[in-house]
Amino acid sequence: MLSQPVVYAGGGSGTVTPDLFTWWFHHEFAPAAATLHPRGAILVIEQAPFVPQESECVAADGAVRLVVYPKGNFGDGAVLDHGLVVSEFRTRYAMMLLSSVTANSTDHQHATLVSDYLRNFVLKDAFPMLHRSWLNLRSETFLRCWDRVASLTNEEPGPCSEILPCTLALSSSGANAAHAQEDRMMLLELQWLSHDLGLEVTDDDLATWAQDSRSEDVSLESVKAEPVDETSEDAVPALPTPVEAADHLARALLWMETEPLDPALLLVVRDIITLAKQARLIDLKMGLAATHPGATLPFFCHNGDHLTQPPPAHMGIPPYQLDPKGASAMGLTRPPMYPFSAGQYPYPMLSPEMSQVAASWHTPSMYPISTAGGGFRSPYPSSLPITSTSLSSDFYRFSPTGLIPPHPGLSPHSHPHSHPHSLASHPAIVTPGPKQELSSHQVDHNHSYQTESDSWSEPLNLVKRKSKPVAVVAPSSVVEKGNPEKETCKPDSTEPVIKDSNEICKNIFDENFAGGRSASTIGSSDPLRPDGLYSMIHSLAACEHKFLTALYMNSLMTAAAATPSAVMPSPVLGFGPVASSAPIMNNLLSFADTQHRLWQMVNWQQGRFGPSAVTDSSNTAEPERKNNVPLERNAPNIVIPVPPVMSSSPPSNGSVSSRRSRPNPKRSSSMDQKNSTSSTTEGSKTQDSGQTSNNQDKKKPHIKKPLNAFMLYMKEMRAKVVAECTLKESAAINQILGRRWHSLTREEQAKYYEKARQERQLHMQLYPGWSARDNYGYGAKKKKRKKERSADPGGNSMKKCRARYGLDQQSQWCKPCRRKKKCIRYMESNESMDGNQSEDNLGSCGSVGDANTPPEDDRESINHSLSSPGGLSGLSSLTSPSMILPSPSTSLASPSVSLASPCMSLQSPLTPHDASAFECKTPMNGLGGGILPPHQPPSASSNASGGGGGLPSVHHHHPPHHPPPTGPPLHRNPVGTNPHDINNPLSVNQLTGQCIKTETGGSG
DNA sequence: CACCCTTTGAAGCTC
DNA sequence: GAGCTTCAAAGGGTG
Repeated sequence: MLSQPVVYAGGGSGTVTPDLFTWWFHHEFAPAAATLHPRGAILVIEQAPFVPQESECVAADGAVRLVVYPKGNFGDGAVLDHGLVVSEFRTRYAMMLLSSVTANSTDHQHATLVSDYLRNFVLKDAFPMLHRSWLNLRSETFLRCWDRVASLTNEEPGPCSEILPCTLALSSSGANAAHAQEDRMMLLELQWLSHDLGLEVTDDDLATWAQDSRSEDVSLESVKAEPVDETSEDAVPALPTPVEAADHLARALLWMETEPLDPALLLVVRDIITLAKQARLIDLKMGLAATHPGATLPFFCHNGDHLTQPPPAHMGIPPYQLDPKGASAMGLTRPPMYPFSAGQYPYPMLSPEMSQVAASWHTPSMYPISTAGGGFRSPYPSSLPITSTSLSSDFYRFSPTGLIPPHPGLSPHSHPHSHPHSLASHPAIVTPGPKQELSSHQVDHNHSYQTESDSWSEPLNLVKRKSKPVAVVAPSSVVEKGNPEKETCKPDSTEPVIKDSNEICKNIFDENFAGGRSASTIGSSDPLRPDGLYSMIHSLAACEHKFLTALYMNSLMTAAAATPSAVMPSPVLGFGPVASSAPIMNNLLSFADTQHRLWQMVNWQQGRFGPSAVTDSSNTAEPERKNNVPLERNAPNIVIPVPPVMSSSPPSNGSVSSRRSRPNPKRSSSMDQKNSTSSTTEGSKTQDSGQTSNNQDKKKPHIKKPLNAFMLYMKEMRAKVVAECTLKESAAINQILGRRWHSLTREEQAKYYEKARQERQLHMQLYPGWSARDNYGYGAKKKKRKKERSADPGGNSMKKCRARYGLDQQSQWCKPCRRKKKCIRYMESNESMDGNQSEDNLGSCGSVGDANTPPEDDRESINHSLSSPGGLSGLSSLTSPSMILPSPSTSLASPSVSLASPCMSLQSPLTPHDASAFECKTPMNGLGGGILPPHQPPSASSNASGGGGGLPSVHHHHPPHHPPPTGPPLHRNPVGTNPHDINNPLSVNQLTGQCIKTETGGSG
């Protein structure tokens, strides 16, 4: 034994030291030897540097001791040749190795299996195999070594190194018959194992395998280091630095842009490039080692989740958990909207660049924060969040910020002639980049209806008025105001060139605010067109973020300089504590004022020329508009010191209707006014039929909310689902999309959350004074909702899921509670209380059915809740005797029981017990096989409430399990769930079921 | 022809 | 701060 080399995982090598050997002898070997051999044991070892003196290794009162013999010589020139042991050890090891190959392979016919196996065979795999091989050595083999030494010493002195291995392998005559037979059988076994693996092993091969290679020949250098485990971190190939990554991706992007690839891919690459650049900034700013993998992470995630995408708003975890109270104590109190400027992001460890990014991700507000947030209630900051750092990417050649949502362009409904590179564009973010100049044509690409001669140039979020002709107004038309001929812009012929944003701004404000030329000559190809100036504004906004920034910055300065006295903050306006910051507030107010006037300018234009300026005379908000419009009309350079947001904080007076009846001046003076003056003539859902003022109010074109992540996802995927499922009913499509949405990975969803964030940001930039509240009342759901709420008295004392299970057991919550919506159990319990139900039934399926009055919104939620733990608990309650054998009092609820029971046996198709059910919605049969209770008409709840908490009478007359095939006459069933459709192969459920089948089959 | 349905998310409002 | 409501898209269905 020469040495005992040790290969350390971390590299390097070592040998046993005498101290270590001594320790091993006394603590490991001697106790074991004394136990196995009470009479005594001797460890014979060849002289080696690590072997201590024999006297140091004596244990058990001398019963166990060490015997060291000189290297290469034992006694009278004889050698304790352990060749037999080594040969058997090698043989057994080979057998074990081949057996392992056999066990790990399914095909024994190819010899390549062995090489393949050994290719991945590492030392750590060998250790247990070696250990077992050693344990399998026969005791006789050791004795035979001694015997052989004796025979060599007494009979055949001389080198035996060539004989002993062959003795084992070839059953030499030196061994007795029994030993020879055992040796031969062992070798045959090895031979057969080899044969099974396709290896034909001859006796010579066996001899080679078993031959002791003599440990003397094994040098320390020959010890092969353990192959690097590819799965270990040390084996990670050198990661590119952020700079390298950005460069490589930029090159890849160049190629991608020349290929007809999915624009979404371009967006992805751009995002990655941005991340790489941000990571580089972090490296530079924070001094992180760029070579470290973690250094490439652009974001700090305390939970170690290396996000490559901004986390969704509801899934994201702030970089640092800020206790609101603690933050408040630190001076980080944040008003609801925009308490921090970009530089005040309360995560000081982030660089300014990343602060902006992180702020945009993690702040509760939907839009980047600004210093103006202190007293502003507008959802939009009065300062643009765009900075050179946030938008400096050179890779946003086709769109600003690379944050282009893929909607109209990405949509399959986009214009067929759309350039693929302009697909992923918001209509307002067409950007002339170094490689592409902005043209109206491109604008059209991104605004599909602009390509049509019968549509207006409008922001996306304005209701389309398809009947109107295009009025594409290029910025150049503004610049070239002096040329009347050029002011007439022709779509597709205008080649807008943004010469100088300041010039444009100057023109705008000089001529519209400073008493210059009439606004009708500004920016409108047709000054008489009501949409002219608005189109100009839109076109301006659509040009580029930087341009927009310049526009506003210029307006800010212009307004501040022109109207110093008018922008002084007024305590009355709610700027009390902030008003002391005179310079800042001056800028803010002047900026807000400028924005306000900008919109007023638009409104005035439209109010002046728009036909709806007359038609809107009946509008309830008209008096205020009348007060505003003439004011501006008569005083074009009037300065309105009230920022749009100032009027947006009226004292709360309760109902929505009251809010709407008292529209805030901002709204009336801005988009509402514009909207109200926009003519709507025909062919649109939003067409104003001129029936009532309320209808007019609802149907007015208005700035719509930016799409959230799910909406963007739906918009992108709807066509695909429609194509796959041959479905057109949006309700069913949305169900599918909703399930698909949940099946998306976090990364996939994060993509849409990021798009939504960008959408909101863009929306904010386009409509600085807009508030989601402005649209309250445009829809018609409010009445119904309020009605439902009124039917659901709030005196319910039962605990909701949150209170019942707590935050740490949200899995027990019903789905509505998880979605922060109405707790169905709470509602059920309320109903149950009315019906003397026990609390045991709360949340049960039966109670769901018993209540029979879940809001329509929660019907599906009820189904989902059944699949949740809480729902399961509810299901378990179905087995309660009270449910199986309903009491007379509960007999009224028997329909629900009968409805719920089948779901126990048939398993609700909507209950995602399996993957297919996740999307598959099998049709409900006429026996109530679905767990859904009969769909309640909108008036169901009211009926119930009208009956003093009783159940809808319609259910009282239907025996369990046998609902009338035609369904309750009072029911107005949701699309696709109408019992009338049960036997209809084209019903929604049938189709969705088929769809899912196809889908599943396709994916599987 | 207005509204419903259906989904999730964001924002605003109410209490 | 919790809970609720509204709205955003979509297009067929419903009364």
